[in-house]
Amino acid sequence: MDKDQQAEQARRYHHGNLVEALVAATIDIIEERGVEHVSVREAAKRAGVSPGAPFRHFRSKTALMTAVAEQAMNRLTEAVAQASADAEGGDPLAVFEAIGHGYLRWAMANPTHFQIISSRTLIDFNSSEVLRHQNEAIRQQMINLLADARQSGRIADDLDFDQVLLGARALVYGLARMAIDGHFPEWNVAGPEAMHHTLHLFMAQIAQR
Amino acid sequence: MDKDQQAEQARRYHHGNLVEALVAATIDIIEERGVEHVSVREAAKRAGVSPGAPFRHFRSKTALMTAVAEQAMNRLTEAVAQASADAEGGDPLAVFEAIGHGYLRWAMANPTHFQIISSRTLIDFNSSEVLRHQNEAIRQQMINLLADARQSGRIADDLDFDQVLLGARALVYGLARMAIDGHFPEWNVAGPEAMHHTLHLFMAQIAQR
DNA sequence: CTCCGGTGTAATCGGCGATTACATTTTTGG
DNA sequence: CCAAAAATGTAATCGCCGATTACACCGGAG
Repeated sequence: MDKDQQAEQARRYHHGNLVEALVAATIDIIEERGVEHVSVREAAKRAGVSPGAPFRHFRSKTALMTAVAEQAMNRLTEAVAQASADAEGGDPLAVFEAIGHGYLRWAMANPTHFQIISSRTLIDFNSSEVLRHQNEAIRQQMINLLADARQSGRIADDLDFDQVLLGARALVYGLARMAIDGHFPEWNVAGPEAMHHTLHLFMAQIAQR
Repeated sequence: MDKDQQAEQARRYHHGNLVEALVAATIDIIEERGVEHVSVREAAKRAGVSPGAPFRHFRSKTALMTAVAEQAMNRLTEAVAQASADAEGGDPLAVFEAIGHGYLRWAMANPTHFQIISSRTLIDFNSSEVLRHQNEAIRQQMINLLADARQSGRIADDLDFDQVLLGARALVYGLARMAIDGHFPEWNVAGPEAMHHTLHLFMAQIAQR
């Protein structure tokens, strides 16, 4: 029976999968009360474990947050890969744009994960191989796509490569952060479509005419 | 003598200008140790006052942070007005762009203030008349300038007004946040000039050709 | 079956936001 | 001019937090 299993679970001295449970609990806390209300104690309580237990698995609160960030980065990588795969066969610039749309869709669907990844103060970004490598992989993919687009003459000749890259990145990041930071109400942005239209406008301006 | 005055100051029961001192102390803390390490106690200590004293002037920590945000918003308004005044006489689109550059310059020169203003979780943005009104004033100025530009035929006809507005805003905001969030090292952004070049590129793309 | 490494508990520390009762100073009105 | 009131700061306290330590418990390798 479920009840017996639950009682059994509660009686067990060892949790069994505390690491995952703590990460999940942390996500829940952020979604319910915001990232600033995360506490290791609260996460421990939700995992049904004593306040000190988490420190067997995470050296510090920052280490726990970093684990959450790594889960987030894994999912972002997956989302970007999916968007990229869906656009396969299109020209490089179309795939490039598709990644941007995928990034935005993912950020809107997972605001908590996005928030943790984008901040470099809550977590020690550089101390994590996962975070650095996956982040760099996505960045390189964008660079390669844009380089391909330029080589095949799909980008207007008078545009500087680095500026186009930085512009596209800043636009997508700015849109996502405006949404997460709660700026959309004051800017009368109706829905997610507005973001995608704006990104498409930018890409159309970049393309060779 | 200064020493006597200082001793006199230290001996005084009433601080004299605790509100300002607390706001200044809070800014110092953020600059030294980051926004997440702000504590009312620390601010009180730096102002040379007991831990409970600040609560005579600020109902909560959030209220203190809101006061800091209002100071920041005042300065941003001033910076935008200055940038706008400097570009007076140029066509509306040039003034529009100048505001963007002014916004970026201000954010880079006052990262602490920018960070507080842009977050809507650390402060209760809507509870402050100052924050809402000044923010809306800047927004309206941008809308008006862009409307003027469109009316005088300086914007390409096939572009949607709202998308251009949102795009410009998101680009500037994204650039500022990438800088503050520490994304520039990984994107190999050399200096502040890169941001300004990228913004200028966007504006050039928008302009009627 | 018995160690022993891994895991969770209990107790503790200093710091925090916040509230309260109290002390002191400044202001003000008769 | 001076006492009462308003304003401002202090001290003590509460519950929660991150983090550390000593101890208890479990479960698998020998």
